[in-house]
Amino acid sequence: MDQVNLKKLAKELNLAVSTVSRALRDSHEISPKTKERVRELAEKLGFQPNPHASSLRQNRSKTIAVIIPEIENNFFSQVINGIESVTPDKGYHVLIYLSHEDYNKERDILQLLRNGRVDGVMISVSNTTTNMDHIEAWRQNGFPLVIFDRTCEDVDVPNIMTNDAEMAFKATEHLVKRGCKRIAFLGMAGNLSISNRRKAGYLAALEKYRIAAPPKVVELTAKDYINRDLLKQIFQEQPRPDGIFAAIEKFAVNTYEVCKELNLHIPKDVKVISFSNLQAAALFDPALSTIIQPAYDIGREAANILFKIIEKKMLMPYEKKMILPSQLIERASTAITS
Amino acid sequence: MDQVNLKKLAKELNLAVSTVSRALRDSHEISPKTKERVRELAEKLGFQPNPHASSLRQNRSKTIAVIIPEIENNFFSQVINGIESVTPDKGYHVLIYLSHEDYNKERDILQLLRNGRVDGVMISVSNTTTNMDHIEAWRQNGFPLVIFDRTCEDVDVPNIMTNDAEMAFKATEHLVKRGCKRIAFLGMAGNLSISNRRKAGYLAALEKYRIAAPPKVVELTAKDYINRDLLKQIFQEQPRPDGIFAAIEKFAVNTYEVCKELNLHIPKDVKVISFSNLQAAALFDPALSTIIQPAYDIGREAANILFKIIEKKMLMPYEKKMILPSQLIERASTAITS
DNA sequence: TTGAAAGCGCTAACAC
DNA sequence: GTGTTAGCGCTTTCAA
Repeated sequence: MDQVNLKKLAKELNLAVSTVSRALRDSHEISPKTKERVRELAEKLGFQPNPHASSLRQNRSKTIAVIIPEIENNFFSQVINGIESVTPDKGYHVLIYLSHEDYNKERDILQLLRNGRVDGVMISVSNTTTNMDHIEAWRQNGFPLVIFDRTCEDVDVPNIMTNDAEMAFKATEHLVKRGCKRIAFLGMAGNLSISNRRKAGYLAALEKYRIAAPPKVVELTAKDYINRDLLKQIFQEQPRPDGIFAAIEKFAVNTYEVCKELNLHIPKDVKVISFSNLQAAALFDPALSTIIQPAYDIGREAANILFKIIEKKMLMPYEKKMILPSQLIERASTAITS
Repeated sequence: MDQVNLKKLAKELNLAVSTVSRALRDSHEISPKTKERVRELAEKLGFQPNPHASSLRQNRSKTIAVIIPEIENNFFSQVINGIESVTPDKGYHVLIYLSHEDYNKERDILQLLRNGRVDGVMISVSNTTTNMDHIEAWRQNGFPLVIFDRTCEDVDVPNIMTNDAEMAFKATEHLVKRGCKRIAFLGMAGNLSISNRRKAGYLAALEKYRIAAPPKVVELTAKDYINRDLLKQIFQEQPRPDGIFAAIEKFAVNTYEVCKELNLHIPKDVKVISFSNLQAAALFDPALSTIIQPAYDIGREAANILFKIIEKKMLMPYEKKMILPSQLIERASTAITS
């Protein structure tokens, strides 16, 4: 199968290649008649311009990359959906890369893309990323880049995230008001700014409400998600927590599993609230109280901002650090029991 | 920031561009010494070859496209994960496109890609796709293409799917053996082969077990997922179903919601089983019996087969129609109640 | 073992 | 309003 190209169209129409090119791009210097003829034949032959040739020539790929730690996660799926809500209209294509929570992979992917394959990158960093040099290198090269959700404050790149600290405060406060005296925080190990923000909100709430029990910050890794021994241990200590604030959906799921195993009743023995974008949280036994992040909006806004950067438009101050609020939904897992 | 290119390397090393190119591609006709020198400088300057130039020249993009109906769906996320498990090692990049269950979008995306942007396509068709002309056109052009999950039998393209009919039979049989007398099938409207296979399995089981009540096939659309009136109606008819086999996860979730609303108890009043890849199904109230599809494996195998086609290797007969078995997990939603 | 040169398909600067 | 031409950065003959 031979591709139709400009040359073929030009020959068929007895025109110069450049004329055909201009006609198809609706240049004002081409006569309506010619445009019509060109478009007709292009349509008939199903002509599609070769993207590599134009990318090479124009030094612009019409492609962006999205780098995320994992994809089997409602939050990131929804983000991609949000991104995809703007890309087709812009004539852009979306490449997906997974870092699998591995700093080295993340750095290599970013390195791999430093050659014009994409016009810009959207990234949510892995939880093993402590060093922002790879991001900084991109920024210094003037490559368009935005960070979302798992951001890093100490680098001068647009951030799109949610009000983590505030919602963590509210979640903890919610547990306090439901009578919890010993509230544990389940976060992700690593130096993620997102974990730190959520932890800070948790600690602030404990302090405000003058909770007697010392804060209990538990930082779990991907391994602890599979092997739940560490989590189990927490519930076997005395006194055991009567409230769990999970900063990560997975750990809420784990908490449910462990509680079932240990015959601890939610919400009677322990109340649970979690950051989660799981649609089905309402169907859990018991229904899980959640803080829902505006994942779709985060994706959409992050993409819009990236396009502004690509198009060299000035960013509004609020676009350099955009905070989209989450929503707390109370359900049975934090209900008061008599 | 100026990109480093072959020309710059060549100049710096006092070599011809072609020599540098060959050295970097480890050609046997370049002396070890030269290779070493070239590699050293390339490393030092962080040289990355311009992908558009090589794609243009070699007529090969090192990129594949994945076209799926939606991404906020565990099954498809897992498929992408499976695909990504093979692409980086092959040096390939992955473009994601969403058809949003819209045939026209699907056709346009496929049309858009007929220009060398990608070396191959993996597709799971939308539920509004009844016409396979767009797929057929690709095949006839000799473009590498594989279809997964939502396949179409009537087109000569490699298919990767699960044993839908068999598992639908087993799911229905499972309900029968748990005492259900009036089993309804909830499927997706449209002419999807996958729905048809699952429906066929359902009907076969009813026939085998000589169920007196007539089959009840309910075909729902995306609208019915949002507005659950149609589903509610089914439970308000007399006699109402005492067993639900949902061919789509979403409709199982809807069933739970509607049952809660109507005060119908699962599994006492109605038992429910569903195709679903939701990790959290075990935490539902009650835990949902599921048929889990090997989504990750489907993605990985489909990608492997696509690469064989791209590399013009012969396919084994079983690779032209690969069926990866699903797994039925019994949980409380189909338990016998006394 | 290395170099020179053509050319992939497109766009854009410069004629006319 | 249309044509001619150069060149994007790379790979690949062909020549030396």
